[in-house]
Amino acid sequence: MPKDIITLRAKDYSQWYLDIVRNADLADYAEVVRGCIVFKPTGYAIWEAIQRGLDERIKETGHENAYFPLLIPKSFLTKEAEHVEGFAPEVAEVTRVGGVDLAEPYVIRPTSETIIGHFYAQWVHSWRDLPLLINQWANVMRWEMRTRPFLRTSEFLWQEGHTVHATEAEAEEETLKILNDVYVDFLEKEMAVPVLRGRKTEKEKFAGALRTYAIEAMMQDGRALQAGTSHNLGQNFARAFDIKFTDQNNTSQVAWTTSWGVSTRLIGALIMAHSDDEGLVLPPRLAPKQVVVVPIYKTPDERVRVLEAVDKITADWKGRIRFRVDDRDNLSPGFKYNEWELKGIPVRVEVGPRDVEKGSVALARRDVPGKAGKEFVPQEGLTERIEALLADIQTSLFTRALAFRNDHTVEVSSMGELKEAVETGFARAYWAGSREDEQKIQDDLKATIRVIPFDQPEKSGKCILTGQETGQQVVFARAY
RNA sequence: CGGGGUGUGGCGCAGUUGGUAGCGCGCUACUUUUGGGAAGUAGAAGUCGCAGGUUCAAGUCCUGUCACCCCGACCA
Repeated sequence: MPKDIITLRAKDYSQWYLDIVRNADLADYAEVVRGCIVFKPTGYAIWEAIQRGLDERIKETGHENAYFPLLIPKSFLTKEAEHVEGFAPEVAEVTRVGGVDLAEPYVIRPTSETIIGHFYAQWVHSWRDLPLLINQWANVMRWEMRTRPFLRTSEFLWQEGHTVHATEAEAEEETLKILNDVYVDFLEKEMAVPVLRGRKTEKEKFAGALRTYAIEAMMQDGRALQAGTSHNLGQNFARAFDIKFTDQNNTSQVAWTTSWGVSTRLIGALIMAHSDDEGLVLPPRLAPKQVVVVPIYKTPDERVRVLEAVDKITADWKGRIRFRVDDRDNLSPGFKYNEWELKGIPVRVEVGPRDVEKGSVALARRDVPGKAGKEFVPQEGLTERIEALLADIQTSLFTRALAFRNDHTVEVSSMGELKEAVETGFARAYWAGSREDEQKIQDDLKATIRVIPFDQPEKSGKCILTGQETGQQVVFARAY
């Protein structure tokens, strides 16, 4: 009989999310530090898997990793007007050291455009120095008013790319390449999370950017989660920090910069996209452990025979399948089944005395919870069968998430329809409104324009608010 | 920043008109168990968030304070 330790999604989605985080042993509240969490080993292992997948792609697209200081002179932040306005409310400052006031306070980085800009100005002199393509893995701090584990914490971990280019076109190409070849590719292939890609409106763009592109994922409550952003900063930061270079004609030019990032929020996306009322569901490609083997025995003699069989079964898994044998003696098999379901291990293999006798195992897939996802299969060919099953789970998680998004996305042509649609999901609408109009809709419906999608309709239509004919569609949703 | 809530063994909670702290889970040992969250027996574990105050006596009443959590507006 299952203990009801996880609140049902349908009952209270937010509480369900918190229950998953806690019960899957991903994180603890830091408690003594407001809005911060402790990444427990299980949660951190997921972050490491995310880092691996992203780092690989970041390097494949020509970038190198570097590291800049955590503290930034406060004056740096004020050099770009929009930027300081955007971040000022949430930056923490270091004003004293050893009981003595500092001449100039430092801020704890909320993002690193400014301090990196400072150094880039020193590094970039010639067109031959460009493009400069650097990524940083770091922690940042934003003192947000409202926090939630992984989705929004005072301190979070992320990668932030910062690049410098000779032309606007190159900067734009970089911005889009990161969005498509790094972020979309990673989320859809590794995390099995389908995303919408597009441009942010003026209201929603990054403080100080020329243009912001973003990917948006749909969570199981129909709300949007901004999963990654890529900014074309134009020449705003280059001007503020004096990043200039001499071109082929010996003329001084202001450079073009970009920045882009994804954070530990992706762990939240992962949880909310796939998990169910039984617990966490991890996509096999990202799961720190893909298979758990549960040996079952009563007598010492059975124990020996079963563990021998387990050794034989898993002999050729090394290097092919990430697995763990759960041979803890003090827990019953039933307890282990539930615990591993809670923790989201994609596949479970059970080996008992009957299996040793019959040359079989029980094979259970996490994406079909409970006994429904379990079948008895021969030990022969098991490795290949599991590999195929892992691939199948990966695909079906993506397909399921995509189908969910499609089912919860509607094209709307009136404000009434929009209001209804954002209750349960995404709404596509023609839009020619102003920034103020957008704010008004946010005030009324709690929904924002998540993205102006890249894929736009052939025909034009009437703006949902103003009635004006426009070729532009946008996607509205409530967001995390 | 607005609204609400909570601080009591590791976790979740109870604690009546004030009388010196209890329950469930977990933990430790042993025994019997183990194919969908096992049971018995015996143990260990709490300056009741903090600081004042009232009182013979405070987890309980009063004042102050701190912290955290949840909901909302703002943000990766």
